[in-house]
Amino acid sequence: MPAKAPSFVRKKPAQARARATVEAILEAAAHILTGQGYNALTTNHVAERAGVSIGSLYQYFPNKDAILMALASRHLDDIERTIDEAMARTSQTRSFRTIVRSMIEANIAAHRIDPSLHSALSERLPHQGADDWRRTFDERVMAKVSTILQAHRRELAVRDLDLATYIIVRSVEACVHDACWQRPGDLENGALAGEVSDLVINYLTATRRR
Amino acid sequence: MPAKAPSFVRKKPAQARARATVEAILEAAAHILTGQGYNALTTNHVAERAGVSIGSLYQYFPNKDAILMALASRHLDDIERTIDEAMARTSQTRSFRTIVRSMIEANIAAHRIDPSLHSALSERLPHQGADDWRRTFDERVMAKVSTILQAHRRELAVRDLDLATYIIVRSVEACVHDACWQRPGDLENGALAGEVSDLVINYLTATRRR
Amino acid sequence: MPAKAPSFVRKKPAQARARATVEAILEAAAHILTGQGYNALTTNHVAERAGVSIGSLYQYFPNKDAILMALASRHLDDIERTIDEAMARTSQTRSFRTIVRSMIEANIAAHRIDPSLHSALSERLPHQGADDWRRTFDERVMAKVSTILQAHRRELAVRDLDLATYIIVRSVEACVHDACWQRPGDLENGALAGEVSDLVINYLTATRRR
Amino acid sequence: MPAKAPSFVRKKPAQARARATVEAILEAAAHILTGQGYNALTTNHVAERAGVSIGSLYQYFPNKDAILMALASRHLDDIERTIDEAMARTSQTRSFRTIVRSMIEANIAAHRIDPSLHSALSERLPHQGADDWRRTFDERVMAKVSTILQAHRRELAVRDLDLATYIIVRSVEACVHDACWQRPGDLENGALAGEVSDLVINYLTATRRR
DNA sequence: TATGAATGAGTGTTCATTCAT
DNA sequence: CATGAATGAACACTCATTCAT
Repeated sequence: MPAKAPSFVRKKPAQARARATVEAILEAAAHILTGQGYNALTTNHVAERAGVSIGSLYQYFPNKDAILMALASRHLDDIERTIDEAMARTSQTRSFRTIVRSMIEANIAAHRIDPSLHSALSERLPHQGADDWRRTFDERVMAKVSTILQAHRRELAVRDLDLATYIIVRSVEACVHDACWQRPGDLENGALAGEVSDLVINYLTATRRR
Repeated sequence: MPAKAPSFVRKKPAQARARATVEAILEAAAHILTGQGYNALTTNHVAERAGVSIGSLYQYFPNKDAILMALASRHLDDIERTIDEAMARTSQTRSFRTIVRSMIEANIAAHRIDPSLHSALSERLPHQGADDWRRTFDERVMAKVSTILQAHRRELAVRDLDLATYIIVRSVEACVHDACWQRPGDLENGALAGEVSDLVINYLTATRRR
Repeated sequence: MPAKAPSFVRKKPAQARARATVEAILEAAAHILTGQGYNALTTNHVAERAGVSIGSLYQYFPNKDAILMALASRHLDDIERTIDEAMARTSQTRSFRTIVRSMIEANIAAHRIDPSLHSALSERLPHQGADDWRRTFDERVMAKVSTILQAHRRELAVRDLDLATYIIVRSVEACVHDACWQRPGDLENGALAGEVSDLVINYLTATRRR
Repeated sequence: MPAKAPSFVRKKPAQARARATVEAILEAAAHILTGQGYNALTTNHVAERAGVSIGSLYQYFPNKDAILMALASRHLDDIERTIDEAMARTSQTRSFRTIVRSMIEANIAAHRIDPSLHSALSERLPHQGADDWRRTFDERVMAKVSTILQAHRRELAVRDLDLATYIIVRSVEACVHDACWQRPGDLENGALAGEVSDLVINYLTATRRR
């Protein structure tokens, strides 16, 4: 550490080192998870790649699962920040169509953070343990979407706003997530975003003939 | 189209007793997979629950994976049969709206066969090995849907039919699959089917304003 | 079985069939042992290759080891017969040198019967079980050699005839056996037989200078 | 020439405790191998007898075979050192007869290190895997012998020196090795060494009559 | 606090052998 | 007698976790 390091960012040295260790462990776990898959994610392997002894790993994480949780938590925070930023940029005065489009772009941007990690986590996390983890996240996303729909209530042709929210969140997420692997071209060139926008807009605004 | 003869069975059960053993093993595997998850699906555990020795298990399945494969194969066959039957009932003379609705009902019926097993298999299978198993199934489903859309081409307002097929298949599947757990009520009372129908119909037929 | 089969070679049909089964099992065992090695020699594998059910195999052999024993017994009988024949051809009137040479040729002929089987058996058999199997065979061979040396006692320059017998039997056997794999050329063209003859003759007849 | 750094060790024991563990494992393996034979040499059995957990065993040896390899490597090093020492003691100025005798004594000394282990290893090692292990050792031994014979070329009556080397190495080894079990008395009192010396000397130096 | 040696329950799998049909 | 389904002890090996140093 250079002598002139600004003293005001320095925490207690022990804390700084601890943070670095935790960081290294999470980084190693992410690398292994995306590169070699869940089966290769052993605690010893993670510790080795993090350049840390297995003992140290257990000083910071009570068990293997906790590493996965921390990784997921961090990743979800990244995603949420990305979504918030993307939506903040267009939420104020624009048309409903523009807002929907920006929601979808936000979702795509979120998937671009680390698609491999996202996939790997998606497969392992939601369905293990009781604290249902994914539900919490989904609820937060739906709350955001719901707020927007509420604000544009008069333009919409749906009866059950809650159910509609559920349907568009699920559909957008499914299309974008899957397209990362099955249709990366359409995702990149905007074709998918356009179609999914139509899907959502038409669903929400087209008059029902029944 | 039924799946080809399963090459992953070590030895074709000739006697009735043997067939019962295979059946018991698959049943036990399904039970453990849905009840306790993949981590509890050990060969010894399966054998024990099937009331069969571990040796017998390996007489009929070359390895643990083969059990999962056989389970999946059987389940997919069930699903495909269910879909075909559901769609056969309404495919001839009806309106496009009716056909779409019946597609969705078929999907829901397919998910009703054994939702837990479906979920468990979905999480484990697609992503292991090159023979990409789920892709094959998806392609078959998309081919069916595509055929139907082609037949009603003139009623549709979409440009890229292929991409549109992809989007509605993914969206319908995601909503129905997820609703099994998150919105069983709406799934049961038809609300979800109605909304998803609107989603698909409006997407495919509403004129684009841009 | 054709109607005109000569009735005098026919044993009780059951016995003939049993013999054929035993034969098939031994043949299969030999084939697997030489082709794929001892680790591939499983009872199920043997039964399958013999075209016989595993149950039948156990009707004729009490356990796996017994198959190996029977195989070895048969092979040793073949070897002994080969040696006896080879030596009978030259034992009467010839010179000692000729007799020694014929002993060595007999040994080589014995190794030619089935060198792979011989090797495989050599590695597994001698050292398992108390009935020391190889010792018995060696003693028989040494007795034969001893008889010959006795008959030519006057031509020999050795003191301890018993020890000398031991030394030449071990040396000849070791050179011929090993040469099957390490020096097949010299074995085939007679070079090895010539040198080993010299080894034995010079040892037995050269005057000791000490 | 000592064997190269053993690549078959998973992890170089850094602490004293670790070195003791490796030692205990090898000692246990040797004990079981010589006492109960290869079939009893299971990894769990070795670990138990070494007073070490099975996990520890696998921390230092990647697989069962590696234990055997390490054992063999150590034993061969011992043997080679013994031979070199024994021959160094008499190689300079003595007569050919003395040198031959000392070669044989060296071989006997080598077999005295741990005859049981030597036997057990001899039976399992040569014939597994392509790196033909025993061949390498034999070649080194033959090279040593060949050098000596070359130095005394003028005293010898053999044509093909290479073949002669082969024959005496095989014969001496066979007699000494086998005598460990069949003739321990003659081995101990020097009778065998004397006879084998005569065998070799007479073969190499007696004039051929043909 | 960091290290890494040590642990051992548990995993997938094999194979000699038995026995009901 | 023949069959082959069934058995289960045993095997090589893994990996999350602990704890003496």
